[in-house]
Amino acid sequence: MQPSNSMIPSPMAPPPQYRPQQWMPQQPQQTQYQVPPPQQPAATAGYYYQQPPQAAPTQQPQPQPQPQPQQYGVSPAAQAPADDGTRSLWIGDLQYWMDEQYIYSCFALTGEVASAKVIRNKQTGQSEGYGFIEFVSHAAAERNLMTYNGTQMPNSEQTFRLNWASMGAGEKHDDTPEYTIFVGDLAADITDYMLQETFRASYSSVKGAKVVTDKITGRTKGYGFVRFGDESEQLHAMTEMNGRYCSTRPMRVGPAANKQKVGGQTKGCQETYHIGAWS
DNA sequence: ATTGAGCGT
Repeated sequence: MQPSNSMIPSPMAPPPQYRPQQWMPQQPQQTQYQVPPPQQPAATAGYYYQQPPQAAPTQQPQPQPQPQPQQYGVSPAAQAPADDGTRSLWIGDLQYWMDEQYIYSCFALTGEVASAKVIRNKQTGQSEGYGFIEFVSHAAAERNLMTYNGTQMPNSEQTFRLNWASMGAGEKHDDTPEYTIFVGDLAADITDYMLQETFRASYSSVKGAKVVTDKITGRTKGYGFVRFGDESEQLHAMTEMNGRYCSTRPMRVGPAANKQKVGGQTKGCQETYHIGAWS
């Protein structure tokens, strides 16, 4: 569903430097931007990959039969984000013009990115708004996560939203209940990670946090959610953290009008109003 | 200003 009959100018037009059609193949087969292997065998760790040519013409990267990197599923019990062996980061809040090469170029300066991939709709070929970045090592991935998360994306007004890739199976076991709180009055610079760490400093059962952003502009809406594994910590946080500062502003903390995951627990489901009317 | 919805071949 799209507001097709409106003549709104695109709020964030792709900058002229990045015109996806220039290098995007017509057929959405090749979805992964694979790094060409370095000329000389990597003698030591920390070698540099060559940055792809700036204005790659209509030439598309040729897939090379490379040995698949070994990645095994993480333990289901391990909910910790930094499980060793994981070299992939999840990246969200992508705009449609942000393709593999763009994402790759964002991290190429570190010389530690191995590949970048944007998830696309199989039929339409359009970006689903997220992707994956594989790095040369877990440490490299962690370094880039810490360095870039929340910072400005090149040629964009928005900031990087990065997280550990969950690697498909394993992490979707929902027999562990979650207790979520609402956090409002967030400053504009607060990322998921900052919000999470702000609460984790006092509550060890914090599972994660998410700052809600506008899908179109990528800008924060000034509120978010923090998930707890322990109900008493959730309750404590609601009173103790209310008014506490995160970054430059005091937070407003309250109960989340949540759609809880199916788990047999209390279903406090309320009517969900479609937020489509910003008048 | 204020109650989302993100994990692939």
